[in-house]
Amino acid sequence: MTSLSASLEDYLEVIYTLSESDERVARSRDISERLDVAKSSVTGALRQLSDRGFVNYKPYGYVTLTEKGRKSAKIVIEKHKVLKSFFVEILGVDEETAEESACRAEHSLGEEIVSRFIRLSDYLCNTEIDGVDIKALFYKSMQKDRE
Amino acid sequence: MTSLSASLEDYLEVIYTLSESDERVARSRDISERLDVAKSSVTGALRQLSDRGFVNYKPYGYVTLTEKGRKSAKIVIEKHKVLKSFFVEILGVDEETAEESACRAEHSLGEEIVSRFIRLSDYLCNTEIDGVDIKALFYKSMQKDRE
DNA sequence: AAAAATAATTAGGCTTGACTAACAATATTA
DNA sequence: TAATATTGTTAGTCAAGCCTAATTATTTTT
Repeated sequence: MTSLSASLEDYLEVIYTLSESDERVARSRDISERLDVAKSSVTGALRQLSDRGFVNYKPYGYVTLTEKGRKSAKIVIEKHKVLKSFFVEILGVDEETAEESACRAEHSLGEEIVSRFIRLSDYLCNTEIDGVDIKALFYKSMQKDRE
Repeated sequence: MTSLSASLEDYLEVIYTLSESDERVARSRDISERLDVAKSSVTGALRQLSDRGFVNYKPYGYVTLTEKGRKSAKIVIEKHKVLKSFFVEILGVDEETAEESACRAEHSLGEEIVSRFIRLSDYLCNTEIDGVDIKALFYKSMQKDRE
């Protein structure tokens, strides 16, 4: 059970998101659009994901995630969310940079590290010094440095 | 001036390290050994790095970094160091996981984010509550959760 | 239901980054 | 210095992921 490449994880992520959308189903066309990739590349990726049991896929049919696929997709999406919000909320990075960085880092950091980011984030938001949370204090100290 | 691939950054990193070592020079053999890659792969990578002005390289000669190469290598190595130490010191991850994660994340996080990791780390180590630094308090709170 | 439009697949290529095996250059040592 | 060992390069292959162009399915429209 070798792990997925960054590229295949991206496909899973998009398929999951599309499956949660109004249409409840992911079409090849939409995946191609979201990932800004040729439709033929999607076909190739779907075949791989299907061979490895992450998606249900028959040529010309709709694409759905298997239980295994859904599980993997959820993990990647969770990592993305956590990292992005850490970058924005704690590090004070702008949205766009945070988004791009999260997109890349989500494939290189394991679940353990990501879960510790959550804890740290929670800790910084919930621990107060003189009635102000640490996150805010750190944020201020960064602002100061800018001057 | 397109940016280097993760793989080429790894080569630069190793060349820099070898150049700083006793020998003061990076040989193809050593690079191959450090990266656990075939010697022929090293030749290919060196040609690319040379074409793009990162290393001085003539077949059968020693390899040295150009100013440009040294600069890039330093940045990657700094990122590695910062990330690893954040993972170990702040997040409390074990050495090995931290090392592996840093190796991968160093290629996906930009200088801005990395510099903010430094600041956060400094802040957590230097700000005290009742005479104990925040880092230590966070560390304790994590231990507690384990029980 | 036939024609036109849209969507998906196949076929064939390119690039990156690795590999092995064979060969060439350089170093070492007897 | 000649033989051997080591190191480096070339040549050719492979897999992953992407591409375009051509083809095949499916849907929509008339």
